[in-house]
Amino acid sequence: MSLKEDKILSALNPQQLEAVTFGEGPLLIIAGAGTGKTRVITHRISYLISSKKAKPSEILALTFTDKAAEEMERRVDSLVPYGWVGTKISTFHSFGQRLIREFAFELGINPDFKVLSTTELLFLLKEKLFEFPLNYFRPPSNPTKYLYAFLNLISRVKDEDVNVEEYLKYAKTNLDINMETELKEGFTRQVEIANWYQSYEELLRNTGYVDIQDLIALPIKLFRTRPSILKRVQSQFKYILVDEFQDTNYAQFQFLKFLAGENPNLTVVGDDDQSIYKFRGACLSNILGFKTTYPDTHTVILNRNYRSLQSILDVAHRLITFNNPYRLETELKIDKSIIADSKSKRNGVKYCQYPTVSEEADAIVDYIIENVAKGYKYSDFAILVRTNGGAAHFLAALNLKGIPWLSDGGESLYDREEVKVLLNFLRVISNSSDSQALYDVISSPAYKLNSPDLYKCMSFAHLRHLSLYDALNKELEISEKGTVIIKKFLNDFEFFSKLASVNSVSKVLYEFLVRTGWLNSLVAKPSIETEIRMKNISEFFKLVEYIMDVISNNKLPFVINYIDSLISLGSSPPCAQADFDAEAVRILTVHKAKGLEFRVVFLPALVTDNFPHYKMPTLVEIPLELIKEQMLQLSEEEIHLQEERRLFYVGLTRAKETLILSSGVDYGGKREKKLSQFVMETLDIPKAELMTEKAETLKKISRYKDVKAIQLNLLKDIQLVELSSTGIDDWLGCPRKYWYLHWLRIPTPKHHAMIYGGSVHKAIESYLKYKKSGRTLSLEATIRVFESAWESEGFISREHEDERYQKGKEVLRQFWEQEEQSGRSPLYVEEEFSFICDYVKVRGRWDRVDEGGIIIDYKTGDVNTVIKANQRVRGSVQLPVYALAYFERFKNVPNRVEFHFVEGGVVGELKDIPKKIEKARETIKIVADGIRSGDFDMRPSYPGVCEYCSCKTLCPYKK
DNA sequence: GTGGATTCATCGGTG
DNA sequence: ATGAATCCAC
Repeated sequence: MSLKEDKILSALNPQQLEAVTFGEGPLLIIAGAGTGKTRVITHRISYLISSKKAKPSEILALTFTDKAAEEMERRVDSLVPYGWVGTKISTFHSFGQRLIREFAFELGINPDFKVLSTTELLFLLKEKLFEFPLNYFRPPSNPTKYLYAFLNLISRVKDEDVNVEEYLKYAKTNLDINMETELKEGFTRQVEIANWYQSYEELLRNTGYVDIQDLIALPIKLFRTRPSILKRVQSQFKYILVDEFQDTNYAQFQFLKFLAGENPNLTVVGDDDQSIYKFRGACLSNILGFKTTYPDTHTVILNRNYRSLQSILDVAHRLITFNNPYRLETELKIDKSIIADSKSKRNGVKYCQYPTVSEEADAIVDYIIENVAKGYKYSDFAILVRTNGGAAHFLAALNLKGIPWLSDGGESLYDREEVKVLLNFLRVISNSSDSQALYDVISSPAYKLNSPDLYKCMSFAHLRHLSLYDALNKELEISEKGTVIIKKFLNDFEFFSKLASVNSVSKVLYEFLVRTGWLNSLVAKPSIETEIRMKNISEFFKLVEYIMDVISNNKLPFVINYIDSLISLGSSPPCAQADFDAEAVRILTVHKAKGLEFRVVFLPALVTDNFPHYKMPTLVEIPLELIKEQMLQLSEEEIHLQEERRLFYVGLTRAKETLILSSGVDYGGKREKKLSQFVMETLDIPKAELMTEKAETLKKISRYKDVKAIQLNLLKDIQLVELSSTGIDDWLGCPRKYWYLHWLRIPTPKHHAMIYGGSVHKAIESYLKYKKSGRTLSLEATIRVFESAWESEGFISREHEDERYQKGKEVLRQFWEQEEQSGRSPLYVEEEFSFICDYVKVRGRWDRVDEGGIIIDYKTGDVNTVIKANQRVRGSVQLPVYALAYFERFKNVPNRVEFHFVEGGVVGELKDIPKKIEKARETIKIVADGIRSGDFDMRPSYPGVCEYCSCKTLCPYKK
C-alpha cells in the first residue's frame, strides 16, 4: 500500500473500507445517520484515482446542492496529490447544463441559452399571459392566480419525466364527452393544462430560455433520440457516484441509468429513512428498488455512528420501524440498527410536557442558561421546529432572556424591515402621493417621526383629502421635534428627487443611507442583528444592480416598477444570514437541519397537526396517473405520515448527547393540542397512559384567554367607539389592517378589482336611484355611468383591462334587463344607517332595501353557483350587521338579507336571521373590545390574506 | 347515529 | 380557500 492510499484507507472502519475499495459494478451504500457518508464518497473517489482504477476525468460525482459539491471537492483535494484534479464533482443540474451546452446544436437550442429562475419565468408568463389558450386558469378577477401553481406543476411534471406529448395524450384520451359533469370538468382542465404546457414549451424554445427542470429533461431527450451521443457521453465516465440518492426524483434516475449504461459502475449513497423531499419530487422507490433495477448490486451497510449516544440511536430506530415494511431494512431483509461508537450508556433522551407554549419555551431557555453556566456554548444547542412559523414562540423566549440566536426562517428579502424601508423610499421618490410608502419611510429608523405626530399628520391629510406628502407641506400642529424631522424629510425629498433624475438607483439608495444617518447608526453598534441588516441591505443593492442590468435602465421609476411587478408575482429572494459559526443558539427547521449535528437538540411542539404536520393541498395538483412511482397499497395519508416520520427521524438523529422532546397543550389557538403520536412511538409509551396523564394536566390549566376576558371587562366603561361596517370586516381580517386603514387612514393603492367593482356598483346605484323615483335610466345611460367611473389603473395588461371593461358592460346589460322585468322597486338606495350597540356606534350603508324587509348587497367577483354564494354569505360579517342595523332602525327582523352576485347572476341568502343578529352583536363587541384595548396586532385571519391585502407594501408581514 | 352547518387551523425549499 | 374536526338538530 502506498503512502497516499494509506492516508485514504487507514482511518476507515471495515464497512467503510469495503465500500471505498469495492471494484466494478453497481454499489448501494446504505448510510444511516452519522455513519460517515460524505467520507465514504470522498475516500472512494480518492481511492479510485490513486489506485489508478480511473483517471480523475473519468469519474463523475453528483450531488444536489452547490454546497455539498464544494465540500466534497475540498475533501477530495486534500486526499489526492496535486495535479490530479479533473474529477467532475457537480450538482445534477450543473452537469445537465454542461451537457446541454455541449450538445446545444443537436438539441436545437441556442448555445447561449439562459436558465430562468422561477421569478423570471413568472415575469415572462405574466407578459404572455393573454397569448396562452386559457380559460379556467386565467380568471378575469385575478388573472395571475394560477401562474405560480402552474410553474410548480410543470416542475413536478418534468420531475416525473412527462413531456408535452405524454401530458396531452393523458388528458385527451381520458376526456370523454359522456362523462359525468364533475369528472369531465376535471379532464377539461387537464387538457387546458396540457395545452398551456405545450405553449409554455414553445415559448421557451422560441425565446432561447430553459427552465431548471430542463437541465435534466433535455439531456434525457438527447440520450433518447441520439444513441451515438449517449455512447460518447457514457464512454467519458468509468465511475459514477451519487450522493443523497434517496432524494433523487424519477427523471434524475432515468438520467443516471442512461449515463451508467450497460455495465454500470454506479455507486449510490443514501439513507431511505432520511428521504424527506417528496414534495419536490423525491422518489423513494429509486432507492428501495435499486436492487430491482440492478440485480447484481453489491450492498454495503454503514452502521457505525460517530455522532450520537446509543440511547438516542435506539429511540430513533424504534420510531422509524413504524414505517415498516416500506423500508430497505425490511425490503432487503437487512439490519439497519445503528451502533454508537461511544460506549456511554447514558440516557440522552428526555420528554417534558407543559401546559402552554410559553412555559415550554421558558423551560428550554432555562435549560440553555443552566448548561451554558456549566460550560456549554450557545452554539451547542439547536431548537428544531417543524415549520418556520413555529419558531416565533421560542425566539421570543430567547429574546426575553437576551440569549443570542440564529435563525434561518426562510424569510424573503422583501419582508425584511430594512429592505422594506428602502423599497418604500424608492416608491415615494417615484410617486410622492404614495402615502403608504411615505408613512413607512418617515416612521422608519431613518427619520423616526413618532406615532402621535404621525397620527396627527394622517388625520390632517384625511380631513382635507390630501396625500400624506401634501399634508407634510402644510402647517401642522405637532411637536417641535416632529416639525424638525418633517422639515428634514422634505429637504431630503427634494434632494433625492433631483439626484434620481440624473443618477442611477444604486447611487440614490446609497445617498439615502448616508444622508439620513441610518448607515452610521447601523455600523455604530455591531451585533448579529445589525450584521444581518447590513447584509440584507447589500443583498438588496446587488438585486438592484441586477435589475438595472436586466431592464437596461438604471432610472428609479423603471427599476421600482420592475421590482413591484416581481413582488406582485410572488418573487421572494432569500435574505441574508449571519455566519454559521456565530456564537448563538440555532433555531431551524428539521429540513434545514438535515446533515447537521448538535450536542443538544430540542424538538418542541410535538403535537398533532404540527408534527406530524397537516397535509396541505396545493392549488393545482399533479394528476396521480402521471406519477411514475406507485407506493403500493399505501393511501396518500399514509404516504404523508411516513414522510413526516422520516422527517422526525432526521430530527432525532441530529443530537449528539442530549435530545429533549417536549410538547404543550395550549398553543394560543382555541383548541387544545393533542400529543404527537411520534412521541409515543419514540418513547414506547402506550397511548392510554399518556392520555390519562394529559387529562389530569388539563384540569390544572387556566386558559389565558379567560384572563384576557376579565381584562376586557374592566375596560368596558371607556369611551364610545365608532365603527364602520367595513371597519369590522377589516379588523377581523387583521387588526393591523384596521390600524392602517381606519385609524391612520392611509390611502390604499388602486387595484383592478376595485376599479371594476366600483364602476359596476356606481352604474347600478344610478339605475336604482332612478327606479326608486319611478323613472327608468336607459341601458345606454347606465353603461355610460360605468364608463365614466372607469379608470385605467392596476390592470395586468391591456388585454386584461379590455376583458374586464367588456365584461362589466355585459354584466350591467344582464342586470338591467332582469331589473326591468322584475317590476320590483327599491325603497332605499345607498341608504346610510347607524346604531349604537354596547357602547359602539356602528355606521354603514345598505346598497338596497326593498319593501317587505329585503336587504340586498351587490357583489362583483366570480361567484356563479348558489352553493358558493351561500358560502360567501356564511363567511360574511357584513350581512348580519346589515340585518342588525335594520332591526335597530325598524324594530323588526328583516325578511331576507342577500348578496346578489351580479356577474354570476346568483343570490346568496342569510339563514336564521334572528340568530345571526345576535351573533352580529357579539362580533361587534369583540371588535370594539379589541380596538379599545389597542389590539392592532398583525394577525391575519387566514394565511394568504396578506397576499391580497391592500396594506402589504407597508406591513411587516411574513410570508 | 347521521348529515349538514360551523369552527378551526392551515409545510417543507435545491438548482 | 379549503379540508378536517366538531357541533348540533333531527
